[in-house]
Amino acid sequence: MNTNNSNNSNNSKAARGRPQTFNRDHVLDVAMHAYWHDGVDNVSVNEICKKANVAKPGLYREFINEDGLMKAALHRYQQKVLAPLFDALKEDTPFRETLGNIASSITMEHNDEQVPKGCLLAKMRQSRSYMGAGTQEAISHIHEGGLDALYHWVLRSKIKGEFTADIPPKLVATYIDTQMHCAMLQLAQGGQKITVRAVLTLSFSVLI
Amino acid sequence: MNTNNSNNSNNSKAARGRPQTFNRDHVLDVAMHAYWHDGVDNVSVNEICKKANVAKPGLYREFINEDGLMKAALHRYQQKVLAPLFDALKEDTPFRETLGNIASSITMEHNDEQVPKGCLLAKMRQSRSYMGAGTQEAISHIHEGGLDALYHWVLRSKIKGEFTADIPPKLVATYIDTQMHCAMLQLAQGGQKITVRAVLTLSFSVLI
DNA sequence: TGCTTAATATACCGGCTGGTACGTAATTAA
DNA sequence: TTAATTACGTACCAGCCGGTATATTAAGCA
Repeated sequence: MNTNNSNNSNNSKAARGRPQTFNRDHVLDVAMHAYWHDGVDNVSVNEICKKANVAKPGLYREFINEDGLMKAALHRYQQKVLAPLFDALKEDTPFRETLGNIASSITMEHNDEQVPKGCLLAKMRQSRSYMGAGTQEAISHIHEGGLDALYHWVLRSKIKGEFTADIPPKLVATYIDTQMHCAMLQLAQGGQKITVRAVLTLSFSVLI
Repeated sequence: MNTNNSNNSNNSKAARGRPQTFNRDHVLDVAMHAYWHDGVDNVSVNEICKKANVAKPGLYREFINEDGLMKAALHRYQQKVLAPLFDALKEDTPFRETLGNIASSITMEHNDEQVPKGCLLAKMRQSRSYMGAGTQEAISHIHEGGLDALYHWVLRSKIKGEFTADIPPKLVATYIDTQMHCAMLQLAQGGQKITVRAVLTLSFSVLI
C-alpha cells in the first residue's frame, strides 16, 4: 500500500540532488476535489496542473500518466471520505438507526460549498468503462470493499436479531449499495435533497 | 432514387438546385445508436459523420451544431423507444401486473446486440449539466413527460382501488422513476440482469 | 447553350488533449 | 571549485475536437 513516499521528512539525510518542491498530497487534494466537483470526464490533466500550480512533467513523474493520477485521487477519496463513513457500520448501533443514519448522512445539509455534491466513487462507477486500467481496478476494489462491509453488517444485525426480514443478506447488501449509489447520483445531478431523502427512506422501508 | 425526398416529403414542385442526398433520418438513427451505445460524452461529431457516411458541413447544415444534433437524436429516441414503452401505462392492466411488466421490460433478455444496454435518456440525465442548452431542455421536457405519465397512472390505479398503499402519488411516481432510472444505469454499466431485476423487484415490493 | 440555384466534399481553422525533449537550477560529494 | 545528481519548467509534439470557407457539382430554367 503505497508508493514510495516522495518528498518527505523521516527520510534519512542524503538527498543528493535538487530538493523536491512537488507536493504529492496537495496535488492529490486538488485532483480529488476537481474530479469530485466537475466529474472525471470534464477535468483534464492540464486543468489540474493549473489549479495545483505545478508543471506537467512533475505530475507525470509522480503519477506516470492520467490513469495513475485518477487511481491515486480515488484512493485518497476512499481514505479521506469513504472510510470514515463506513466506520459507522462497525459500531453497535441498532440496524434501524444505522439505516437512518446512512440516509441522513447522504442527504445531509452541509451548505458548505467546499464539499462537492454526490460521491466521487459513484460518479466514477458510471463511466468506468472509459477509464484507464488502474482506475477501473481501483473502482472495482473499493466498491467491493463497501459491499463487503455492508454484507457483514447485515449478517451481524441478523445474528443480533435486529434484522428480521426474509431477504438474502447478499441481496440486502446489494440493495442498500444500489440505493445509496442512486441517491448520490441524484444529488450530484442537482436533485432536491428532500426528494432524494424521501425516495431513499421509502426504499429502505422495505427492510424494516 | 429520384423519388428523392427523405426530408421534405410532400414537396410538390420543382426542386431547383442539386438534389439532396443527405438523409436526415439515417443520420439520426446512427447518432441515436452511437450516443446510446457509447455514451454521449464518448461520441464526437466526426465519428457520427464517419459512421453515417456523410460530410460534416451537410450535418451542420441540417442540425446547426452539436447541440442540435443531440437534441434531435434524443427526440428520436423518445419517439422510437420511450413512447411505445410508456404506452403500457395507458392500458387497463392491473397496477401490480403493470409494475411487474415494467421490471420485466427493463431487464428483458434481448441478446440482440443491436440494442444497446441501458437507456439513452438515463445516460443523458446524468451528464446533463455539461450539454448544450437545447439538449438540456429536451432532457428535462422528456423526463417530466415520463414523470407525468407515471403520476396519472398511479392516480388512476388509486381510483380503481388497485393501489392502496398510503404514499403520496407524486412520491410514488418519483420513486418508480428513480428506481427505473437506477436500474437502467446499472445495466448500462454492465450489471448482471438477474441482480438488477432482484433489486428492482425488491424496491417495487414496498408499493404492493 | 449559358445562368441561377442549391447541395456537395475537401481542406482548413484555432484550441485543447495527453504526453515529452531538453536546457536549467539547486543541491551534495570530491 | 568542479563534477555528479536530481528536480524543475518552458516549449513543444501529434492527434482530435467543434466548426467553417470555398470551390465544385448537379439539377431546372431560359
